[in-house]
Amino acid sequence: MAGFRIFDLNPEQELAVRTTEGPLLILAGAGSGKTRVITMRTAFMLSQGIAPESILAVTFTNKAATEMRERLAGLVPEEQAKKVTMSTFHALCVRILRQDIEALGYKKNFSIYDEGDQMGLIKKIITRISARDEKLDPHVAKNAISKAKNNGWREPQDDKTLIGAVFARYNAELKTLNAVDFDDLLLLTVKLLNEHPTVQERWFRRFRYIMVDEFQDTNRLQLDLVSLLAKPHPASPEFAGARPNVAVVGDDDQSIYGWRGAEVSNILEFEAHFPGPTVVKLEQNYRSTNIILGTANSLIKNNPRRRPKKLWSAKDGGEKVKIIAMPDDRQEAEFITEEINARKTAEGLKWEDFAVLFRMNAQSRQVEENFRRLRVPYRIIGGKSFFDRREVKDVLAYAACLLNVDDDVALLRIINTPARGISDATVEKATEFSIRAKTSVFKALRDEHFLMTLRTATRNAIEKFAAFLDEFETKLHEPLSNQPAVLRALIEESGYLPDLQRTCKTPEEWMDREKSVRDIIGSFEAYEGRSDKGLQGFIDEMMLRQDQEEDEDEGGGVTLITLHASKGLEFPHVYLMGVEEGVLPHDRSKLEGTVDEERRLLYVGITRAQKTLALTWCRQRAKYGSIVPCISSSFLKELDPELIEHRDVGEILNAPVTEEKAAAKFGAIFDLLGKI
DNA sequence: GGCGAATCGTCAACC
DNA sequence: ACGATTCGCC
Repeated sequence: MAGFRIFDLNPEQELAVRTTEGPLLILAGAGSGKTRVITMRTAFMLSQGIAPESILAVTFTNKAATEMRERLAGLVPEEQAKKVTMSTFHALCVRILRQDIEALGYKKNFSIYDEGDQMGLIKKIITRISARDEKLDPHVAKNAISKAKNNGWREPQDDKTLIGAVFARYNAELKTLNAVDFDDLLLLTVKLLNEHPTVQERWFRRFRYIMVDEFQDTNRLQLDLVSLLAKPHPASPEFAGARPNVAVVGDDDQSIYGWRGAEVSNILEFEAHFPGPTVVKLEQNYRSTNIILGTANSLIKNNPRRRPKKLWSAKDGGEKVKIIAMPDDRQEAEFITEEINARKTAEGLKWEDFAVLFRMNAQSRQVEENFRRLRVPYRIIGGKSFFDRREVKDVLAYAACLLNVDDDVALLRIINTPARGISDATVEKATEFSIRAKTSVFKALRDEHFLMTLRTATRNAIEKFAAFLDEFETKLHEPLSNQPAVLRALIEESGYLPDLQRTCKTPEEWMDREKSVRDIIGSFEAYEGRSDKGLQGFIDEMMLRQDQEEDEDEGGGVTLITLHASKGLEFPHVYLMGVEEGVLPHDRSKLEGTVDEERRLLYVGITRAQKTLALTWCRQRAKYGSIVPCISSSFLKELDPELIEHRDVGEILNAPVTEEKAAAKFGAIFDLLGKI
């Protein structure tokens, strides 16, 4: 590795790369080459002889982690790149907990509950314990629980209130089920490292060099976790006085996760947590034209409480930013998709050069439909579409049952899917019994006392089902078992597929759903090829990957993405839709007093664009099925008018067809013909 | 105990 | 406008 050289870095970037020891704070403006600095720094550390196993890079999204891993693979031998740990906070926690959670009284095969599972459990608890006239919105309860956990509380403040009682009960039941929710992943890891010095010391020794990306988005627990991993245990003489090797990268202007508990103070007061850091400011933007950057700057300067910075770009010229008024959301989607289709040909671009950004996932639907109609390839990032599908959840629930029979949520999902003679009434009885006996539903199904209360037919059905699960559980855990084959056989023999087919209304729907069942087993096979963590590891990855799962066309296509998920990415040509009062800033942000964060969100969107940027808004929009009038976002008034060009599509549609437009249309047709 | 039809509530963002 | 839930009927 002696041959590694640092190339093409500006002096600030180089300082960041070369500072490997002690705390390091990198204030990286949008597009300032942050990912490049992180990967280069990692490569540099390796060239200095630092062991790859001792390097940990934490990001927020799987996407960012993957990109970083790929970029590093381009700089150093694959052997080394593979040994560096690059993961999201949550994935890191799963890894730590899978190894050491027994110290907290859980079993290692704990299940991870996503928001859907969480909601199901909360709803059940609310109906179970609330008095008949008391009403508690499960959403409210869920948010309160999440907030409490993120603040590091473990016990309810008082369980006299209904919400406190629900919280206490929820936590108790999760533990009985040997399950943890997303917030627990962080909370329990922090608890584990805090309360068990030997465990802490092992992980501290393991990761001697830590990097955290998007540090402005860390919450209190995440900061605690970083501190616990980076700082030696006070009772450890060996490392007494050692400075933590912690490098954090972030930009307060891109802090957009306040709603998730992110505390900008973590980055603004970094010095308080890690004294005496080297501070590096990256202010040269390599991504966008000065027009786009100027537009972004004119917006963000309206925010109070920022770290002063002066972002600049060497890229002059380029097109003005377009603000386009649309009659309604339907035509907005049509306009964007057709213009992308036309520009691809007219300007000789690739589909991957374009991205459509939006505030809410729901906005993507009409765009998708139009792209499908035009046969334009696209990929949706985020949006839980794949993972949210009934059949995917069902298959994963079957798998989860094999791994943890006490996982009630998974068990109840599939206990009578397909119908196998275990009715809702029976399930209800089993659940009641399990609560009284403080055990899981599966154990209740195996309990003699419980079975005696049932009719023979029901009892037989239960015994058959339990034996069925046992059989596959045994097969799964046999040494050298082919786990994907076991999963396939489980689904096959459960009779799930014919039942799924029966519930499909059209042959297309059946083909589609059957394909996603095949896809998920296929991804497990692929996973087995690259990992040795088996079904457990695969399920973990699926649970933590609400994002992506790209559709088969690996070529990519136009990117459809939420503003939140777009952070860290860049595209030559960006369309940002729905820039209306009520959408961006979102209505709720006004009630909550978080309009500044919405402004940062728009700032993030604008700074994704390299060459051209169009912002669209609609005069009316369909909401909940009915049409409501809209006005343009107040943020648009803050943008520097010198850099903006206004258009109104109402006028364009009525205007005669220009030669250029006709040419573009022809171009699109030729393009289509060329494909056939 | 299972199934289809009406009705209800939802659309803020992520791991 | 859509998907989940509930209700009523077989």
